[in-house]
Amino acid sequence: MTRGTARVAEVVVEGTALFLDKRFDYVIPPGVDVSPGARVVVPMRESVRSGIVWAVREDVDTRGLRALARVIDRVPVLTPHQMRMAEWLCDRYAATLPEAVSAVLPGAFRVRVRKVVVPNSEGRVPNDVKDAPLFAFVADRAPEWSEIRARSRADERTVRIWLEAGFVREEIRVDEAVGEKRRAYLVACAEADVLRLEAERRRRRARRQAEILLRLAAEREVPWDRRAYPPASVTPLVEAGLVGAVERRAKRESAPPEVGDWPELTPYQTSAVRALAEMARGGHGVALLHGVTGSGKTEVYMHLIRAAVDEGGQALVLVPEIALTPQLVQRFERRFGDQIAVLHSGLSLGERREEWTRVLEGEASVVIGARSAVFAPMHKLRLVVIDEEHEPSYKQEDAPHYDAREVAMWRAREAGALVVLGSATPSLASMFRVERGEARLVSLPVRANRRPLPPVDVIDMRDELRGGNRSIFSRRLAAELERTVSEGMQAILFLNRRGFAHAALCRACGHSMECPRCDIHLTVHRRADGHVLLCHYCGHEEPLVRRCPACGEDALVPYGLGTEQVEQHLLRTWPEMRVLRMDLDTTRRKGALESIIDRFQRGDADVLVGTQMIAKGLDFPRVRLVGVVAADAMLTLPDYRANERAFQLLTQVAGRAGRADTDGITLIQTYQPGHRAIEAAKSHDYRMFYERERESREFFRYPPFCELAVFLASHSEERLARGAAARFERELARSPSAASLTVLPAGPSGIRRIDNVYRYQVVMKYAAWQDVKEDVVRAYRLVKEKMNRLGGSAVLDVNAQRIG
DNA sequence: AGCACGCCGACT
DNA sequence: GTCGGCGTGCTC
Repeated sequence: MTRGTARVAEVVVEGTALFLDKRFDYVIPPGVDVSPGARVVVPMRESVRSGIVWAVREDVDTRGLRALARVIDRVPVLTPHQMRMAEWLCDRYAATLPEAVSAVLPGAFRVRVRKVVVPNSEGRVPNDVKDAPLFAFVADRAPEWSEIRARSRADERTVRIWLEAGFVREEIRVDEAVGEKRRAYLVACAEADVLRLEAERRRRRARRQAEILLRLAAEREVPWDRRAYPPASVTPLVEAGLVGAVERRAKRESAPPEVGDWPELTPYQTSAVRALAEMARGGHGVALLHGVTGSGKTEVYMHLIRAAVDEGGQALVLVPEIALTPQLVQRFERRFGDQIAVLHSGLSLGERREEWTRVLEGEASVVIGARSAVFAPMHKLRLVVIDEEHEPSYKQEDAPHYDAREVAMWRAREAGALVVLGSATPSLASMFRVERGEARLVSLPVRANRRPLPPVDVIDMRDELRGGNRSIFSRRLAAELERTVSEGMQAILFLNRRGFAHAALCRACGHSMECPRCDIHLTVHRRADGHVLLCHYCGHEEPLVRRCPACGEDALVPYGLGTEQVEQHLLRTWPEMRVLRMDLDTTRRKGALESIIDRFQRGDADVLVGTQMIAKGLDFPRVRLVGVVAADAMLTLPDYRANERAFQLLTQVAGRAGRADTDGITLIQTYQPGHRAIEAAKSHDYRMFYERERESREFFRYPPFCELAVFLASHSEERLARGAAARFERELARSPSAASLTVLPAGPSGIRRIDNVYRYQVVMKYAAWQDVKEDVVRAYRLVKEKMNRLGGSAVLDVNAQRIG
């Protein structure tokens, strides 16, 4: 080894294994330029992997270090801020560094790297080698070593000998998930009057050249269409130094915004904007914007965004599931035009990379997107809006298990930006923040149309049964439906359960049809040719027959309502009614959701039947009636947040009624009319609901009075999954943190088996993650390592939003 | 994850 | 004596 110092890159290497949770050191070859945040290819044992340079340092002693194999990016794809964000994810959610990187960097930037063997064009290859079938294989397949080994061990040995002899060589192949869209441009290299003068001189003998010069005199830069401007005309201009031809990322060509569409604010909106704008001027802060449904929160957001952008800042708007809110995106696009970047799962990889790059390069100043958009590469973040902040979709259910609300608050603190949490039904967590003085409450207590919230009436379905009505619609709901439709208005029927029926039950013996691979009953779905039983967890499907497999009686019947059945009942009772259904099954196809929303908005249907996706921020001005067909389905969830969820859903869905200049009404059908979530929704009393729910959470010590973490071990052998959970529990019990932790006994998860994999969990309660994380993570990694070897898996969900 | 190392039981 | 089982350690 030579003396002196060398530059060393600390690289986070891609992969899911636990051992990769650190930085690996590689020598940067002399003359190679690379900076933190850039993607590189590194050798690892026999193979190559991609990675991100995390830091660069000078080192005297580089013995034992290998060198970078290749640099992929000249310009880093991660900003320093994003890299700190990734480190914070590791700390907060027990993620590994590569996991955190994969969350922060979109899949569109992922590369596949491999080492292949190719013939060596430099070397002289003997004829007997050239003629060997193995050599032909190498020549036309450019195989990886594993492919050669798959032929035979002997072939691998042979090729290694060829490598030594220089007949073949190794080559690194880098395949981008998607290439950057590049395009050629012609740019002016002289002042406009010079160009016009030169054009005049060429007007006769070179008309094409003159044309190009005049266009560039006016526009300075144009996309180079080679058919309109052939190289024969361009080249002389380039050589004359008048025009430059460059190739770079294609700029999106989009229509400018239809500005001026800023409706007048109501007094409440005005004072909310004023209060929030003032907070924003003070730098970092957190505000909770509690606005009743239809109060015009979006309008408040847009004024704040405009203020942030006018001051040269950037704004980030998070929405629960952007695919469900095309209306909202359109509204933003109309106001902000191509300053907007939209990020969501419906985009192709190429589109996503394009949008991301526009943000990174500062071309877009407003980013709107779902959960993962919280990692967008903004440099001048001034404002973060989290719309419908109570929605559970902000929590990522798989590794790295982050909560976009928490990430947003961390980012905003770093950047000195304001966070606005908006909701008609704030989460207990956010309301509790207000209580502790960590957030400021701003309210919009009335609707923007100045009309009252729609009255909510609760219908006791037991009375209907006693009164001899066996239909799924109460007499009241039936009457209101008829009236609504006959008056040319629209109705929404809500039921939080897709499919035809919840289960198939035997009327003779009570047997319920179960999935053969999961511990869950099968759901009945309608098909063109009858009913089928479907598992919502593993996809198992079987025909629904009459004969009960347990007792042999012909007594199997669908039991418990689903949206398909509501649709069928509607059509049977009122054949002339035009009905649309919106649930996971009717919106799976790309564009189907937008189409249903459009059709309902245009008035192509009288009734919209749907699951919770109809409750999210949709604005249908002609909806007079909202009917909750069966509220009971959501009251009985086995989760400590069931009440909160039920109240939120009922309030949100009720809020779809009477949004324009008509009075609305909401009817809730239930067998438990006295339930507190229903009573609170009926009286539009968020405060009462909050106080009561807060009290029971405090009494039973649930969030926000503690935090939860869930360890989950999965294995196809039940004893191994159970054993792993038990081991984790024991490790915690004898750890120093035991006193700060409440560990609930290990046991089967809510669904003990999914797709023949058994799942056992351990739930932990604690006051502060910082105090317990070291021991919890140590126990977790210990058991996870073991589980991985045994062919199972283990995950840890920190700050879990649900248990089971 | 994927591979090499190494230490015990059934066999040519 | 050897072949091969899978527990353990390592990857810059």
